[in-house]
Amino acid sequence: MRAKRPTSFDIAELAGVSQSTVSRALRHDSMVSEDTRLKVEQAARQLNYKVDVNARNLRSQRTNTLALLLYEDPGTSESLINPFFLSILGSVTRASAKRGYDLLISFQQSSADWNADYAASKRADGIIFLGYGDYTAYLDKISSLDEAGIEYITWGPVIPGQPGHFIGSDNVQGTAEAVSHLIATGHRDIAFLGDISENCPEYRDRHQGYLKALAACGLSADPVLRIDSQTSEEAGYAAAIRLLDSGHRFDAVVAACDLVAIGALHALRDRGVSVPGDVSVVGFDDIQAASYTNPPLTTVRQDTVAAGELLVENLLRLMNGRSLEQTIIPARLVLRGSTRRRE
Amino acid sequence: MRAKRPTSFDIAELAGVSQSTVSRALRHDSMVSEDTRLKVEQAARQLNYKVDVNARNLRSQRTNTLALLLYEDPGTSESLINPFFLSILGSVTRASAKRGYDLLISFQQSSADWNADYAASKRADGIIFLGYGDYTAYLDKISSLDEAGIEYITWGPVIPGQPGHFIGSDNVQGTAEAVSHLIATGHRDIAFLGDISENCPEYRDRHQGYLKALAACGLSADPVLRIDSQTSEEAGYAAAIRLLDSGHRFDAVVAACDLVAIGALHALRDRGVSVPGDVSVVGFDDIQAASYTNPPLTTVRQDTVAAGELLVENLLRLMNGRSLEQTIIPARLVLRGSTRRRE
DNA sequence: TTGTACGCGTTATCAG
DNA sequence: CTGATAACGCGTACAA
Repeated sequence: MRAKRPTSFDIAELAGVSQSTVSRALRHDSMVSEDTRLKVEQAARQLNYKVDVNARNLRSQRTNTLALLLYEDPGTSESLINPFFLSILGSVTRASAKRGYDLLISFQQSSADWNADYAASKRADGIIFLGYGDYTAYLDKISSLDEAGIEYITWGPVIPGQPGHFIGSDNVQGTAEAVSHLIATGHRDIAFLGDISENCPEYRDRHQGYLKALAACGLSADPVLRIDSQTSEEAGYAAAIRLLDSGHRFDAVVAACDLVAIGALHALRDRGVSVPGDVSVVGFDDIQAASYTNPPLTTVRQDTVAAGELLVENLLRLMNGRSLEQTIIPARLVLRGSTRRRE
Repeated sequence: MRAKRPTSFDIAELAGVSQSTVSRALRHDSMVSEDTRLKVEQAARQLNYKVDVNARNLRSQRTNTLALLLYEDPGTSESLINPFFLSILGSVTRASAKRGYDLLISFQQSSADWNADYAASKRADGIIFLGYGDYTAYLDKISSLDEAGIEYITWGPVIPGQPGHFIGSDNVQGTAEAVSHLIATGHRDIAFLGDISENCPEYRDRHQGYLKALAACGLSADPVLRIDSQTSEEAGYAAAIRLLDSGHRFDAVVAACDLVAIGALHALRDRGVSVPGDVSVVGFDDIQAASYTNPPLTTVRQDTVAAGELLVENLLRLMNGRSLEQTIIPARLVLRGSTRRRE
């Protein structure tokens, strides 16, 4: 037998004013005398009143809520989420809370999900896509959002002329920096592990950075040193094994992301190849585990705190009708034990 | 200039039926002829209609949403979240999506937050607390929830006679198993690193498991081998240093959680103590990084997938008015390289 | 500055 | 099985 939730009418009665006055007083912005405001607040406290957000949202046509949609690669194992995304998720949560927005989250298996049309069903005022999964599905999604006048922003590759608003790390520069460093420290046969198809534009950018750094030093990329790999430790392991089995010489491995790099690390060890003795290994992301591998992984760090802040900040800017500049977050090479100078 | 969102009236007109019929047809549960249902669905698709959840929630007085509140230790650094919690978070997200519930998340700095009264303001039908922060604040919180008739469930120590509904790992058994193993493999002077005050009942339980296992073998715990530590790598590092500086002999370290264990691992290495050569180290949680430390960390694994499933499952059970049995998830010792037999 | 009256888009109730 | 009608609780013109 629980008490009925108090409504604004209840507190209006208690405070001896009209319901509309209660509403105004509580929102703290409209014209209402200091005196009645205090009376209302007192009554509200007394009855432990909380506005019903559903009624408020229905009336005001906004929700004060952002949705964070995580699209996972189809290749990802069901149970595990790329820790890099979890890290951004944490940062986005903090950033939106700081600005007074609630955050709704959902992990979507790449296929479009009718249920989860967060904005269309007015669950959220804006959407943050963490990765966009299949590109064509993404295009569908955003065109329907555009029609509905819903704001959204996507974490991913920042490519000129892309539809939608993107924020992402400077994948080209990051990997280029890593590869330049490898070249400067005497490496010549540098392999690249990762999927560079249209499905993974970020990895494709990283590969471009790799090519660019090689070209800048007058080196050319040997295509046999480029091995496909999905985004998981197991896939990275398998890719490194394939590289080893190909029999081609290499003195460094650049992975599209840390999970792949860690898998490669294990494969090399299992095959008796010393890291960094025989081969240097570089990752991308700087997930927590990267500091703990043996040897610790040299990698390109993505700034997840900045990522969360910028995603939320810029989404709100869009929601306020303002325009967005291209935003690219610099990525920074972090040197650890998995790389060393070659003679 | 964006088109107006279609309402159920619009689709009623298009389908040539009444608005109430539309509502019924779309909800798929009430009595409505196959024939009109198809007409309605067709019209809905054509206009790209989505129900307005705010209107729906206001009318039906339920939100189909769960809230996940993460209370962080005050000691936690601002930017970093314990990866173990992120792991549960991922699992809860999946579990609630599977059951058709949206998930609202929020990280709260221990202090009570007026704004974030998720259930009271009808943002969510039920609440999952991930850790409960300060215990007295927790008691306040739940008593107000009880009054309001809102269901909630808490991840934490499962202690008989506790107010509220808890789900958690078997902390006593888990650590006891680890310590028994240490004893069976020849360890005698086993240190415990962690805060066992009222603030951390889970760590306190783990410490109980430690004492229990020692007692079962007729050993007594030397209080000088119990060192306080907050929940972070840095704190674990500092705690291990203090232990070393105390000059007391020890051949194993049991940490209250993996972060602390990893910190201890680093401290020992920095001081030239070999792990597992001189000292064995055991953690608790099995976060991803634990597999990658050097040496890999022996630890007690908490099953985060089961945790997420059980939290959601049992919360829904409560929401359906059913009762709950105590639920404790077994924790399992995972042997890795940071422990070894002593002669 | 305050009160009145109405509508936001559904779901629930009650007839037919 | 279907249609009319009344809420759900709040925000906001408009009038006082």
